[in-house]
Amino acid sequence: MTTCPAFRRKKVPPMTAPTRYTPSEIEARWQAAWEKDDIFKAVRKADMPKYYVLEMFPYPSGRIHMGHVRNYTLGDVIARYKMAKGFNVLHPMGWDSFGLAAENAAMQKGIHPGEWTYQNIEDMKNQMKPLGFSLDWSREIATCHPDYYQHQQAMFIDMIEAGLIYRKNAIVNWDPVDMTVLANEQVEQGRGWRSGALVERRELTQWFFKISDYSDELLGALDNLENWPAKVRLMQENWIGKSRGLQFAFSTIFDPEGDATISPPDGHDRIEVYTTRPDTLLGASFVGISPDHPIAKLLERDNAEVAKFVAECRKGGTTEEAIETGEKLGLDTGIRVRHPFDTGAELPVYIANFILMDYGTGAIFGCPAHDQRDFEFATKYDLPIISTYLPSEDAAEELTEAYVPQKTEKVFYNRGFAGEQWQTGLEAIDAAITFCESQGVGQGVTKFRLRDWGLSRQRYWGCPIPVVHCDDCGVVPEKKENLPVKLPEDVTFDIPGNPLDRHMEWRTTPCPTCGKDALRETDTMDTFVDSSWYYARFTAPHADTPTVMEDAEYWMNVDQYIGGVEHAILHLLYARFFARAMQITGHLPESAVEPFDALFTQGMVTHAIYKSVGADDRPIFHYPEEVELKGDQAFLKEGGAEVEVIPSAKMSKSKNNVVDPLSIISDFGADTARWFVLSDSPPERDVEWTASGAEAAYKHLSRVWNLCNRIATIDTAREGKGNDDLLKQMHKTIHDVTMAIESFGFNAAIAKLYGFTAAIQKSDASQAVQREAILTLAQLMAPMTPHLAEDIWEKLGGEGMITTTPWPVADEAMLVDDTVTLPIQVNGKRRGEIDVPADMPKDEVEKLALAHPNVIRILDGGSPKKVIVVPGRIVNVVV
RNA sequence: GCCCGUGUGGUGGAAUGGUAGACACGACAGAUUCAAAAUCUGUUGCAGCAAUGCGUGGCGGUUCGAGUCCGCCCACGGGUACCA
Repeated sequence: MTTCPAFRRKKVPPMTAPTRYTPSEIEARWQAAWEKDDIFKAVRKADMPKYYVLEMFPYPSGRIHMGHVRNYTLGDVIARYKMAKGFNVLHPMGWDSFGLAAENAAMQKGIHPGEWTYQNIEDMKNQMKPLGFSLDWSREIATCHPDYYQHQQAMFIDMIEAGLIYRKNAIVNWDPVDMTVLANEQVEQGRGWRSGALVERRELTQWFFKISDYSDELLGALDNLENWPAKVRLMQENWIGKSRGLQFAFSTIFDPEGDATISPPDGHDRIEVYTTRPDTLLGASFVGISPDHPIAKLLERDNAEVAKFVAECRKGGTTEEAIETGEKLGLDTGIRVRHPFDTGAELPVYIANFILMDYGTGAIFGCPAHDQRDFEFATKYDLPIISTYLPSEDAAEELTEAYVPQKTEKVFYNRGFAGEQWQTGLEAIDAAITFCESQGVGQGVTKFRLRDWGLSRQRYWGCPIPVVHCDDCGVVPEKKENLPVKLPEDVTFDIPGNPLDRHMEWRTTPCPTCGKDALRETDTMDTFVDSSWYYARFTAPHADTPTVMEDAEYWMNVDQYIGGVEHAILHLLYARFFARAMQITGHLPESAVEPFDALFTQGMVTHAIYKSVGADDRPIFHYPEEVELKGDQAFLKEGGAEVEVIPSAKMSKSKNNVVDPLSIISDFGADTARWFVLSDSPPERDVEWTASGAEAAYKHLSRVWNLCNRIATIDTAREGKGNDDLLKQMHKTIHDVTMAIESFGFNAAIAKLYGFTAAIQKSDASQAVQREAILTLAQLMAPMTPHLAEDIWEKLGGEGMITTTPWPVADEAMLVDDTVTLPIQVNGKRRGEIDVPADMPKDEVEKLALAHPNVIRILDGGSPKKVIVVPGRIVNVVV
C-alpha cells in the first residue's frame, strides 16, 4: 500500500484507477447495492418461469465451516446463473434449529437451549452475510420458533385424523444410571457416554408415521427421479428393501421329552416365519426367534434361564450395526417344531440375539449350509449343516463355510423339492413358493425392510407433540385453536431426563374433549419432521396456515436441491413421505408429492490434521494457524518442533482441523473463498482445504482485476492484432462454461476461465475487443465471484448490474474448427498425429495415416490388418 | 456385518470407450530488483544421455482401443432407522 521512494522516482503514468485489488472495499459496496435494490427478493410472477434453488438448511452450531461455504456457494452459482438465464429465482435460507446439541450445551454450560440456539443463529447469519449469497432473507425461518412449529402441530393433528399416525411400543436405549433415553450417538461401546453404565434396551409407547404403507409407492416413484444421483436412488431402493418370500408356520411341540418342564403358552402352537429362501427349506436345522418375540416373552416369565438370557440380549445399543457386528448368541428353548415336509424331523427353537422383531415375523429358520451367519451359529451350537444345492452333482457336501452363490447362478439341487434339479436360485425360489402354496404350506408374500418412522423423542428441545392424555377420553389431539403448544421456558437441565416430564404446571391442561384436568404428551418430535417440510414452508413463510396453495403451486417443486450425501436415505426418504402426507391432508398440491426435481450431493471439506504427542503420551492436535509448512513437513510456529501431518481428514472439532472461513474472508475476501471452494475438486467429491490453494485463488482474482484496469487504459483508437482469435476463444469459453455450469462441473468451468484469462492477457487485440472479452469473462465469473464481476462491469461501462444482466450466448458459427488434429495409433498406442481438414473423407484420412513415417517404420513393408478411422477423433492401425 | 461411494504425477484434480495427466498448487530455472517480497517467462508423470520403455489401488476379462465397461480382491469414506 505504501509507495516506496524508489518507486516514486520512476516515471509513473497518471493513475486513473486504484492500484490494488481490495475485496473488502469491493464486496461491502456491492452487497449494499444488491440489498438496496432488493434484487434477491422472490416475488410470484405468473408470466415468468420460476426456479427454486434450495441448499439443505444448516443446524445452527454457532460457527459456519468450510462445508457450509461450499454447500451455499454451489447453490449460489446455480441461483445466480438461473437468474441471468431469465428465471424468477427463489433462493431461501433457514435454520434446522431443534436438536440434541442445544440440550448438551445447556447441560455443559448452563445456558438455556433456546437462548443458545437463537444466539447461534444470529452469529451464523452474521458469518454468512459477507459471503454475498443471493439469498432472500425475508423468507428466513427457524424450525424452533413457534411461528414454524405451530403449523407442524396443526399438520400433525390432520395426519392423526387421516390415519397416518399411530402409537405402538418400540425399543430405546436406556441408561439405567441417568434414568434417561439415549440417542445412538450417546452410546459408546454399549455404554452411556456420561454415566458409563451398560445401556439396556427398553420398550416405550411411542408415536409413529405409517411410512411403511407407502413402501411400494416410495420405491416405484424413484424411477421418475431422473435428476437424482443413481447412487441415492439405489441406496433408497435397498433401504426400502422389497422382497418376495414365503411365509408359513412351523407347528410346535412344547414338551418333546414328556417331562413337562415347559408349559405350552396359549395360542402359540405355531411359529410364523418368513423366508426369502424357501428353496433352502430342506436344509433347515433350527428355528430362531427374536428375544422380543411373544414366545420369548412368555418363557421369560417362568423360566429363569430364559429370563437371564433375554436380559443379556437386551444389553447394548439398539443400532443395526451393533446387533449385526456383535457376537451371535442363542439359547435353546427346549421347544421343538415339526418340519412341514419332513415330518420325522424336529427342529430346535433358539432365542437368538440377532433376530429383529421389527422385520418379517420376528422368527426365521436357519439354513447353515447357505448362510454364513447361520453357518457360524450352527457350528457354535453343534447343529447339523445340510446342503440343499451344490455347485455340481458330484460336489462334496462337507462345508467349511456357507455356500452362497449368486441367485442368478445355476446350481444343482440335491435336496430340492420344487422345480428342476439344475436351476438358478431365483427359479428355485419361485418354484418353492408355488409348490408350498399348492401343498397348503404358507403363501408367497411381499415384504419390505422399511419400518414405520418413530417420531417420539423423550427430549425438551423439539416440537411438542400436540396431544393430551385424559383418564376418561384417552389420547386426544389438542384443539387447533389452542395451538401452538409452546415449550415452557422455565426449565433446567441439572437433572438428567426430559424437563417436560417434571414440569407439572405445563403438563396439566384441560382435556380438549371433556374439559377435565388431563396431562400433555411430553414426547417431542424427531427433528427429521422439522426438515421434512421446510422446503414447502419457504414458498409462503409468513402465512398463518402451513402452506398457501397458490404459492406452493407456483414455486414447488424445488428445481435443484443441494446437500450432503449423508442425507441420502433418512432425510430424503422422510421428506418424500411427508410431502405425500401433506398432499393427503390438503397442504400440498398433487404435483408436489415428489418435492425435489433434481438432487445434487456434494462431498465433504477435509483438512490435514497436525498431530504431536504430549508428555503424557496423549495426542495433541494443533490448529492450522499454529503450524508453519515447509514442503511436506510441518513445524510449530512456537518452538519450531516438527509435527506429524495426517492428510485429508474430515474436519472435526476434536481434531482441531477446522478452518474458520471468516479468517479466509478477512484475509482474501469472499470471492476468493468462493472461487477456491469451487475450483479444485469436482463438487460431488471431498475437497481438501489448503491455505496455498486459497492464495492461488486470490492471486488469480487479482490478475483479473489488474487486467481490467490495464484494458481500461488502452488507446481506444488502436487497431490491434488477432481480434478474431480472441473473439473465437471468447465464444468457445461461453459455450464451455455454460455447459460446465449446467452439469455442476464448476471446477471444469473455472479451468476454462483460467485459460480465457491467459488468452486475454496475452492478446494484442484492439481495446474494443479486449473490453468485450473481459466483460464476457466477468459475466461468466459472476455466479462464482459476483462482487469482482460487478466491479469490472462497472469500471468498463457495462449497463446496469451484472447480476441482473442476461447470460451471454455463444455464436455457434464461432465454435467450429476448420482443421482437426488426429492422433495416429498403432495397436492402440499413440505413434504420431496429423492435421487434417475437419470434413476430410475417411479413406483419405486412412491414406494420410498410413503415410506417416512412424507407421511406415512399424509396418516395415507389411500391410495393416485393419485401419479404424473415427472421424474427428482418432485413427488406429491394427497390425 | 450389511447397503452405497471413492482410489490417476510431489499435491488438488482433467479426460462423450478414442492423444492419460487439461487447469491449478508445489518445485526448479530465468527476467525484474542494491536485495527481498510481489510480478512476469519457461521447465516439470517415472526411468533413461537418448532412442525408447513403464505408468490411472491390485489381479483377471471384454474390445481395434479401457482411467472409463465386467468379475474378484485391497484400502479409505458415507449410511446403518434417537447426530443432523
